[in-house]
Amino acid sequence: MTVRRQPSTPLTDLLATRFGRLESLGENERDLLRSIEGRQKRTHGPNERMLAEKAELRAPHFLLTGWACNMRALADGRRQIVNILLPGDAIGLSLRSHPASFTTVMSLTPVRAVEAPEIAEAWWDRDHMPGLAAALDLAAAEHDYFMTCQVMRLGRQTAYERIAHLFMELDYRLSSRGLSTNGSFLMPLTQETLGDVVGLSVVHVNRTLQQMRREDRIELARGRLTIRHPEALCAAAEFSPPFLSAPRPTPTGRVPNLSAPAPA
Amino acid sequence: MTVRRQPSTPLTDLLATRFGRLESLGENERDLLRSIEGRQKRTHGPNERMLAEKAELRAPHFLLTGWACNMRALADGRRQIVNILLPGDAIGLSLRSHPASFTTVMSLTPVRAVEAPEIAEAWWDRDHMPGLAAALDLAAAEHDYFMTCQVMRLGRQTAYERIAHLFMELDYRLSSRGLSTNGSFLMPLTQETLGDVVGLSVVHVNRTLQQMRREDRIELARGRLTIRHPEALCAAAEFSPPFLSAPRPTPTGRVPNLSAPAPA
DNA sequence: CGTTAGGTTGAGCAATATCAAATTCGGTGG
DNA sequence: CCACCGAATTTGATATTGCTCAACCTAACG
Repeated sequence: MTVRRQPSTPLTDLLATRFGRLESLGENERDLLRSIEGRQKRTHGPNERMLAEKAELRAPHFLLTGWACNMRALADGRRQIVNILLPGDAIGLSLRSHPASFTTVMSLTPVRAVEAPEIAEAWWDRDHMPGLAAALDLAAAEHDYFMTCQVMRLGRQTAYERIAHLFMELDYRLSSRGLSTNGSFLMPLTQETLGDVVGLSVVHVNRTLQQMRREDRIELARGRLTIRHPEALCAAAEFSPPFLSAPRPTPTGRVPNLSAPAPA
Repeated sequence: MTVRRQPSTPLTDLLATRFGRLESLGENERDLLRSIEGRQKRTHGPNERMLAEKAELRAPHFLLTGWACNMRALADGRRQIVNILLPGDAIGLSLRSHPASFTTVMSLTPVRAVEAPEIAEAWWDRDHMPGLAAALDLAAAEHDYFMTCQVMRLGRQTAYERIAHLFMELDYRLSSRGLSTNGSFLMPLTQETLGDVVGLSVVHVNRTLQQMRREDRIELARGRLTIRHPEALCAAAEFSPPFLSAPRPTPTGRVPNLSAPAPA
């Protein structure tokens, strides 16, 4: 067996790179993250149902490694992936006050996750956990933003634009977690799965990818995607990153600094 | 001029019918709603931009009468309506901690709205406003649910299914506000606008509507939609209402009762 | 009554789906 | 190292859905 390991980025690293320097976190917040991280992991094989639609989720989870998704199926087998879950994403966090999931959560690759009930608590208890709460706000805003992108893609964009836009989104999201460098990252989705994300048939996904390759926009092989010409793809898809501004002061007046990316 | 008035449902009525009996609201919460209601209204003509993309929204608003939408446009003029805002819906509430709007908010009919900064406050201050906070949770959950529906529609459903599903959604949402009775309600959207919601061309929307009329599934004329055969449309579109369960206890332990619809 | 926005119709076309059959690739066991 | 297997990708041919364009119609409204 080769030495290729899953980049086992620990939770704190993941969140740190994602939300900027975590220096602004209080000692109690760091402790909380460390204790979550030390916890028993939950593992799943690929294409395994992690949570059924309408099922209750006891507590939110964090995805540590692997990709998963929220999806929904129609009776005749058509499926739509609503959004993709990447390492560092929370599962079922939006269900703040609403325990039943609106979608099926499904792993797309082997997956490791941890249960983190305290995270939901922290979101409520802004006063005790201002840094974490702000980070969660930011994550929720980003999620919102990409949901509207998903709607735009599916409703009004062509096959080429949809895929280009999705690739830019993935690059953006993975970059902020240290999982993409120079527009190159591990992209474990099959073309079939890709089709279920962007609402296209496998065959058409395949042909569109080939066009992108012919035009030298991307390189995609062996589960690795390299974006050769991000400007072109951005322009074609009219992609722009979410303009996430600094978090507002919390009611307590504290303004945690989480939005700036860590200086290199 | 005929006597047909806009049903000028006051805010409290609207929220009451929407979230169930508001009896469980505290006196301070009712006072708050009343004071919001007494406030200066903001009016817009149809097809007016109420809030630009990336613009900052000072405070959330409530839509009192008329329809509006969140939308996004591409450079070449294609537009996608992300979701429809109905009377009783909040505008920019999801921007809890994030002031910049991800979409353009646009009126679709003449519109009346009120600014309600205290609503955002109430959502933070769960302890002082448990009933309102729970209602907002519920509204947010419903919004999430219908966003996933929108993605499903656009990604994997046929024209007929998309429109059927949308009509059932509208009926559901309007019913809970007392604005639809027996599957009949004022539906002020033009076919063009409808197309921008479900990602279809005007022409195709037109033909699909005609098919629905031929099959006697709907009646649609003069801005009024009547669903003649809800079971058929539900089945065709695989529509099901959001399974909104009772709100979880807040951290304070109080469990406001807002989820049950008011007994008739 | 004229104007205009919205709705309707027909004809042709483009994008994407479907079906069916290769072909390649990453393992895996011999 | 080789042969083989199943999953994923690729290809070609054809079908379908929904789009575009252009004209025409209708109703509401001043």
